[in-house]
Amino acid sequence: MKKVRDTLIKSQLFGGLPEEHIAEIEKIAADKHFHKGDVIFYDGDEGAGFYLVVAGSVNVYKLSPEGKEQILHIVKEGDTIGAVPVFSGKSFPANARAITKSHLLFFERKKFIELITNKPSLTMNILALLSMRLREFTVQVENLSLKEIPGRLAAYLLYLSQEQRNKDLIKLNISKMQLANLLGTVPESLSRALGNMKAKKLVAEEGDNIRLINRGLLEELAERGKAPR
Amino acid sequence: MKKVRDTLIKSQLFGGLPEEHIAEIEKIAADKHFHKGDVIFYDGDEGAGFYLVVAGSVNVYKLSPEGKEQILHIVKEGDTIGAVPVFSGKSFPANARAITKSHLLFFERKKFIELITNKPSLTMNILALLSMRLREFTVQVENLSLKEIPGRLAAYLLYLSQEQRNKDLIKLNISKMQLANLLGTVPESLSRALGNMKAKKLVAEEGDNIRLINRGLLEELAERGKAPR
DNA sequence: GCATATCCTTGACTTATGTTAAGAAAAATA
DNA sequence: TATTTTTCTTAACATAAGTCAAGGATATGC
Repeated sequence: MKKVRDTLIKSQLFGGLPEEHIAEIEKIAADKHFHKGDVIFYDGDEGAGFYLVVAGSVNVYKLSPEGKEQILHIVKEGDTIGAVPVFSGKSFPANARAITKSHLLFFERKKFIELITNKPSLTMNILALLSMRLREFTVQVENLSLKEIPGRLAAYLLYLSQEQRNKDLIKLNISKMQLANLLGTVPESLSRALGNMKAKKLVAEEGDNIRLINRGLLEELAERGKAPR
Repeated sequence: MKKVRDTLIKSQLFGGLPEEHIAEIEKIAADKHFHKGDVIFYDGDEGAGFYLVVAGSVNVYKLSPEGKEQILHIVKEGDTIGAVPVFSGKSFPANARAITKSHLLFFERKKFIELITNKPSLTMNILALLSMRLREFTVQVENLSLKEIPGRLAAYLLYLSQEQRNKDLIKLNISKMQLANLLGTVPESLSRALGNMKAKKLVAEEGDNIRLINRGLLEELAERGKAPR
C-alpha cells in the first residue's frame, strides 16, 4: 500500500534507508487496526514486538491504582511505540491506547532483531530514536517536578505552536481532558490555569483553537515554571 | 589498569563482549578525574562524547531557574552518562556532577561510533542500555505524577532494599538533601514524611541506616501512592 | 580541637492544586 | 431532532506540600 510505504520512508526509524531495505521491512510488518479507545497493550504485558503508527493517534500512559492517568507520550503517524521491551527484554513499561481509529504496523521482535544485525544505518536510526525519547523524558520530568501547572501549560502551548509552523493561532489536537493528563493534572486545574491566562490576555480561545497573544509573557512563564513571589 | 578493565567487563555497556573488543575499547577511552562537587557537564553543553563511571558516584540532574534541583539519575560504577547526544546529536539534556571523588572514562563520539559500526553485540548492549533508561524514566514520571511524597519515599526504600540483597537494614547511600532532590521535593517535606513513617512504625532510623519494620504496609503505601481517604 | 559551615529537623504559616458538587456545553446515540 | 452521555467550567472547600524561620546535629576546615 502506498500509504504504508510513504509512512515508513518519512519515519524517524526507517527514514534514509535504501529502497530495498524498506521493501524488506515492509515484508516483515503485520497490519493491525484499532478503533478509538482500543487498548493496544497493557503495562506489564509481555512485549513480543513493537508498533509503528501508519495512521491515527495513540496515547502511551501510566495508570494509578485509583485510575488517574499520566500520559507519557502522544504518538502520531510515523512514530513507534513499545520498542523498549524489544531491546531490554521484559514487559511493556506502560499502557497504550488508540485515541482515534488507527492503523499500525506490528514488527515481531525476533524478525526485527534479525533485520538490524546486518544494517548499521538502521541501527543508528534506532539509537537516535531511543535517544530522542530519553531527551523528551528529561523535559517531562523537569516539567512535572520544577514547573507549576501554568508553567507546564505555557510550555506546552509554545511547543504546539512551534510544531505548527510557529503560528499564533494553534490547534489543540487533543481534548482538554487528555491535555490535563499529559500535564500531570486534572481537568479542573487545567481549566483554571487556562482561564487565568485568558484573563491576563496571554491567550484567547477561538473555538477549538487557541491564539497566543503575548508570547513574551508565555515564554517567561514557561521558563520560570512558577509564579514570582 | 586492572580496575578499569574489571569495570568495563562488569558494565552493562561492554559486558559479554570478547576480550579483544574490550582491549580495543580501553584504547580509545580517556581517563578523567573529578573532585566531589565538580560539574562534569552542563545542560545544553555540546556533547562531544560520553562517560563511563569507573569509581565514584555522579548525579545527573535538571535545575530550575530558582536553583531547585531534580535528580534524574544517580550513576555508579559501571554506568554511563551523557550517551544521549552521541546518538541524537544535539547537546546534553541535563547537568552532571560528581558527588564523590570520581574516576570516569571519556569516549569520544566519533571514535565510539566507528567502534560500534562493526560490532553487533556492542550495538545490542547499547540498545538494551538506552531501553533500560527509558523504562526507568517511565517509573520516575509515574512516581512524580501519580504518587505523593510518602509513596515515593516508600517506593525508594523498597528499591534500595532490593538493591541491597533484600535486607531489612538498608544503607542510605546519599544524603537526605540528595534524596529529597531525587524524589522531587525539599528536605523539610522528606524529613516530615520519614518522621511519619517512624511514628507509624513502618521504619526506624539506626544511625545512617534505615530499618524496614513493616514491609507490607510500605509496599501498600508505595503501590497506592497516596493515602486513602 | 575548636570554629565555621552545612545538613537536618521541627513548627507555624501559606499556597497550589486536588476534591466534591453542580450546572453548562458539547458530543454521541437513538 | 430529541435524548442521553460525556466533557468542560466554575465555585467552595480540603489538604499535601512548599516557604520561612530557628535550633540542633554533623561534618568540614583551619
